[in-house]
Amino acid sequence: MSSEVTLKNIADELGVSTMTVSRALNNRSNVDENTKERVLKKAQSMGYTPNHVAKSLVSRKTYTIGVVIPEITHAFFPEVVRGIEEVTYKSDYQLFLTNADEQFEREKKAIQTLRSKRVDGILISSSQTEAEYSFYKEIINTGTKVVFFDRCIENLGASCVSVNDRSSSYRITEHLIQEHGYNKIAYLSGPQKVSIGRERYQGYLDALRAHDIPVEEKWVIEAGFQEKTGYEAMQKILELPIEEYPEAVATVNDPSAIGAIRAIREAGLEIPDDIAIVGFTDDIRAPLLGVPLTTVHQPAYEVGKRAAQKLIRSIENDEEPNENIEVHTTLKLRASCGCK
Amino acid sequence: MSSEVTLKNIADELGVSTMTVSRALNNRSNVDENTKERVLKKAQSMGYTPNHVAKSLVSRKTYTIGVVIPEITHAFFPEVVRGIEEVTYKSDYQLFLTNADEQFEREKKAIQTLRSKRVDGILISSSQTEAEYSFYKEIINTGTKVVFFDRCIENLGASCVSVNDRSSSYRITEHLIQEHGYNKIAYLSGPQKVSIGRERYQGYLDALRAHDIPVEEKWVIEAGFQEKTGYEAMQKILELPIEEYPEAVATVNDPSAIGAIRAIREAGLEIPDDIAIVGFTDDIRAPLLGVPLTTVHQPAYEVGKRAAQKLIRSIENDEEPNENIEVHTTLKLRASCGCK
DNA sequence: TTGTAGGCGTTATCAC
DNA sequence: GTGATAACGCCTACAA
Repeated sequence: MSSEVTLKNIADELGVSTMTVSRALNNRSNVDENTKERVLKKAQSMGYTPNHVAKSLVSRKTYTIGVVIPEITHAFFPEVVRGIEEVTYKSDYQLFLTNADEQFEREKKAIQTLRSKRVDGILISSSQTEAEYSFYKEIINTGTKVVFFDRCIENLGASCVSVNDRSSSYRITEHLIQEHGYNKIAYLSGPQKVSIGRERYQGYLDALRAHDIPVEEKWVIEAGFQEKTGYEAMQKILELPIEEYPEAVATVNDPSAIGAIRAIREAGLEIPDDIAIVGFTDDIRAPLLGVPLTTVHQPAYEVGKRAAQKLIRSIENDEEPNENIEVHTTLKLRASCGCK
Repeated sequence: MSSEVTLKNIADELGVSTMTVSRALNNRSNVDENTKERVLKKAQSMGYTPNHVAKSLVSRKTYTIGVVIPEITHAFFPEVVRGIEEVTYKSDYQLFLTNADEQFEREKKAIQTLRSKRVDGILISSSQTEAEYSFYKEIINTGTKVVFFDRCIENLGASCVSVNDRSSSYRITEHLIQEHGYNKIAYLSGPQKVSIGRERYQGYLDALRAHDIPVEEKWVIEAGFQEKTGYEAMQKILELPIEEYPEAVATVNDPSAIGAIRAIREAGLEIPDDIAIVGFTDDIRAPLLGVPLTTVHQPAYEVGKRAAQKLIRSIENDEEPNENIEVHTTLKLRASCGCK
């Protein structure tokens, strides 16, 4: 480690006090132009780098934000991070990125560490699968600024930025019913303990109900958010007798749909002729698939941006009210549902 | 902000000294079992969260690593970050993620901030486009631990983890020559000021030279790393008279190839029959394209992992020598080159 | 305009 | 086993 240059070192070299150096370096008004210049020059030549650790200890502010994400390789999240980054960059906040790997225990640990590091606020997309709100409740009550995004937990005294999951899921399901006349529609759901898992599943149910289609238990499989889990869930459906196959499948997200597509293909079936399928996300891969995937486009960048903006506002103004911000999706009609 | 609970608060409540509380909480040996228990209990009930900022000021260690990336949405990098994360998670380091957006000035600013925040080390994939080594040289000489990855800058006293860019580029170009008999091969290069830009271009040249194929200036276009720049570069080639079209195109990376493919399609040409094309990266989209892309698979996760391991070793042991670590690629033969 | 004193929350060190 | 003291690098508040 380099013998660190401190304000005191500079002060000693110049025969002035630490405070004078501090003031000069922070561009305060009450410093002689001449001394200021001498200080700046000396600081430069000595290779001074301010110590934010010490500064933070005094100011009780770190200009640091924690981001907790369930899975960095899911294409949605890098895009969100980019949105967050764009905002924090302009406001001079740094980002602690933590990947919870879909494990709530890991997420909890990460959040504790972030608090120990005294981040000014935390953006969370929850990996929570057990209903355990007390943890969040406690950290929020303790005064930690939190904004949830994508996977929200509401009524906890924190803001939340999400897409209109339920109505989007409703719309894409209804598209299958109205435009294509399907009424045998399966659903590969996400975990019901996660908000988007619940909301999207409800949207599916809403659509069936609105069109008087009964829900068939055998066609609803609770799986995860990943390609692998989608693949496995679809396999289960394909174990049914052929005459009980659904005409179409709606899924909780694109990775899951992509896994399901693989299972359908491996069973020797054609999309959309034998089984149609739709996703949710608009993953970067969706338009490029052999049969391009009909899906719900989530404006990931926008979600990240709005969440970061809200958090910074909450940090910088204690009066900032909590909000549930909804960012709107659009339907991307492509070939996998039978369109085109 | 919550009125923060400190060691002193706990000490006062218990009528002991701050040091006793500190020792108990840090599980030191020389504390009475009984008092230790009382302390732990009290700390728990008061909702104590250790202050790493203060701790870091004393210990001169932050357990924090900075990661500087040129473009988070390029699919290669999230995968690298995941590899880094896997290592740092186990060693209890936190990650500062900064996106330089391919701008060297932004990268410089980010690195300065990271130094001010007293990170223990920095992982850098450089956005540098001007030859300006002095900046890196200075921070390394100052004692900041640095490991470069993917886009390396060598001989600066820092370690480096990269793939065998030059020989990989050689191999994929040679594949076009030997297996498909092409000898009119264009190249969409990256910026020559970036290591991977240079290395991969050299690999292309090596292959032509090895097979006595002259280099045609009109077929070598210096572009960027993005889809957009690949698209534009390809358009330039397609402005040539038809009889001067190349038979195949090699590109600096997959996004660039994907852009080029769009340009080729828009010109009404078929891949690989009219023009064959190969990439470099093995982007998540590569196998899914209408005509799956032949490319070089980069083990991104592995790169991240190795870089993080090397950095942590350098941090924890001053004697750790510098190394240039090469991670090996594999050729992914798909349809875009004419295979299959 | 400049300097001094004290403290931010923690730990190392030395004394009891 | 426990406590007092000083220090980490910086800043606020007040004094000169």
